[in-house]
Amino acid sequence: MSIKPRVIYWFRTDLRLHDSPALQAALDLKPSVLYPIWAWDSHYVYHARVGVNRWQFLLDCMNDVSQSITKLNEKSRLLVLREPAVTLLPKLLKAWKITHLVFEKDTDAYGRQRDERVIAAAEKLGVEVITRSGRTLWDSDDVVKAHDGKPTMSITQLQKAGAKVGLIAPPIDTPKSLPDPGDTALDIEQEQPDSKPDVNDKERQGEEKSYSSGISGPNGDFAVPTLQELGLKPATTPHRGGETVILERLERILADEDYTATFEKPKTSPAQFEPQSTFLTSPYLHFGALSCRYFYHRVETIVSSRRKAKKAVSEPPTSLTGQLLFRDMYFAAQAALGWKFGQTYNNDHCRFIPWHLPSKVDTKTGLVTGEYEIDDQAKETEFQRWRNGKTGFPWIDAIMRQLRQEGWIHHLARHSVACFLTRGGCYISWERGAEVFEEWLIDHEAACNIGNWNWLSCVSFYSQFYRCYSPVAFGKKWDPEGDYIRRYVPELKDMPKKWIYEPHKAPIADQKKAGVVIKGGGTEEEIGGVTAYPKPIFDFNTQRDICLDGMKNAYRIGLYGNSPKVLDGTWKELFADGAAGPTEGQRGGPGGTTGAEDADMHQHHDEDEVTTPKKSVEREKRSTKSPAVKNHKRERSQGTLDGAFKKAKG
DNA sequence: TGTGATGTTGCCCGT
DNA sequence: TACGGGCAACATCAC
Repeated sequence: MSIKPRVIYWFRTDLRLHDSPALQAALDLKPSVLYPIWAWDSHYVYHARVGVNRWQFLLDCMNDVSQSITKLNEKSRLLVLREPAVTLLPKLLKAWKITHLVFEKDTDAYGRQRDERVIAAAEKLGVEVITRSGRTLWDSDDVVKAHDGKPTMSITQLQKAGAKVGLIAPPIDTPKSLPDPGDTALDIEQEQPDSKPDVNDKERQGEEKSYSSGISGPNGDFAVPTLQELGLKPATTPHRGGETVILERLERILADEDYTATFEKPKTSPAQFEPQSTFLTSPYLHFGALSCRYFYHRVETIVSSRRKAKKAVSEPPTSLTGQLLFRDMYFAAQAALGWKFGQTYNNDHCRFIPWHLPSKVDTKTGLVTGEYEIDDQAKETEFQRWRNGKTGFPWIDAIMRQLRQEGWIHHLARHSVACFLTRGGCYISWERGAEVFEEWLIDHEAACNIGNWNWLSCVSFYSQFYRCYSPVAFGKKWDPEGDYIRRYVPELKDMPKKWIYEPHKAPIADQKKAGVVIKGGGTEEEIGGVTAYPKPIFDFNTQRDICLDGMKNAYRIGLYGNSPKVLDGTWKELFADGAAGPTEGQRGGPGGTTGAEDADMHQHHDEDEVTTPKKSVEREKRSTKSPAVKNHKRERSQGTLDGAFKKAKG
């Protein structure tokens, strides 16, 4: 005699009904009842950096999937239970007499830990747990296994490992019907999670009430929460989530066969807006409203039929499918490295560069604490001005403001601002930048975000640090008129094209005509009754030289996050040659610069002051070898590394 | 312990 | 206007 299965389907980052291997596994059980639930996770509410725009996108996806469930069974909908899964599920499994718990596998470091605890608790209660990989093209753990347990560090590696794992699973149809949910009456005690520290507190305008009205929410109906319930400010993004939205948009993308089959990412513009140059599928992929395998196969079908017809097609890595391969590469890298993927300290795949504003480390756990050292107050100011879109470089500021406002920026725009914050400008830790993106991006995916910051800062995946994005030239290439800047930096909307990328060079008369004064550090909106836009935080060309010297030196020294000298803090001895970074004086702790309270070491300088380049020993030697170099610098405005080294060989 | 090609997307100049 | 060379230089991989 077998008991009819009573199943909980636990939704997580798979907010869709189509092509869901885990949901299919649940339905294959032929359950007598199926409870579609969401366990409200306090980690996401309080401890992960989640801005209001991503909250709204998540709630959109939840509402949409709930409505889709109801369309298949009018008695059913998404049941949102206000308690974290780890404490909630053991009680729930008992209360609802559950036989099977089914969910999609999560290879994020946090997700894995949470799921291990849930699985252990469920199995102790005799509940069968079924998980399926569904977030990536291939199961990331399988990819790692096929790659000898190592993280995949290039697309070729991913493709080779993927081929060993097997074919990318074909898509699964949306179910035609869903079982009834069982009785939702609940008589269990709610355990309220610890809300401290609440890193998202600054996003709130009211009281955070995620857990205060009980497990079933303020109306006792397990409804999807509102931003209000979370005490959050209204969202500012125009982008809305949901499986329905993206499936419709996907058809529009695929209907344009030329676009789909010849897509090349580097040829899409970071400066285009309304509409953007790409179709913005990333946040839907993140929340699982769109299946990456479904997307992949639909594109592949079009591409292969065109290939047969001998029509032009693009290929990975720049093609649409190539973009999905990169996503899998980062997921498999994270699956192999776990928590340390997200930090420099103790990370054997992350180069150690003595960045400014390094993360504080808890040497007991080996993990970063979420705080950072302010090794130099001027660098903290630069960081805040970068974050707030007030660097005085309009291209950078426009991108950062679009990010904050809309929660999405083009991939190349991410490159530009990431390079600028780290190796090609401020020389500030990539971990600071990754945190800002984590908070503001609606498509924030830990694996991809960390991977891309690693890439751009040249600590991992990529090493051609001499390829440096100019905050002036790169934007101009895409948008010579400066329309993108005018849109997101309205202070400069009337600035002539000639000065739009470098308004501090505009004559006072032109500034006056444009109704803006280029002055100050971005703290004042108006100066003398005129709209103000800040002066640049530094002279870019000078700063780029400092960065290049620093990178060259750090590469030469060749430390990684797990090098003994990084772990014990003695790394600083190796950086006595004046390379950029917080390496001077006697400071230097594990992974960073503990002991920064030594006030004498803080060289506070005026915001408008231009820093003098510190040449490394190596660099000096090369310069003296060819004195002609000094008189052969290019125009400061457009300079690249070429200028400084031109003819150095001959 | 070589050599040359390749690597998702630099910039500038010359043709 | 699109493309290739030069710039100085990184890691990895096939040979």
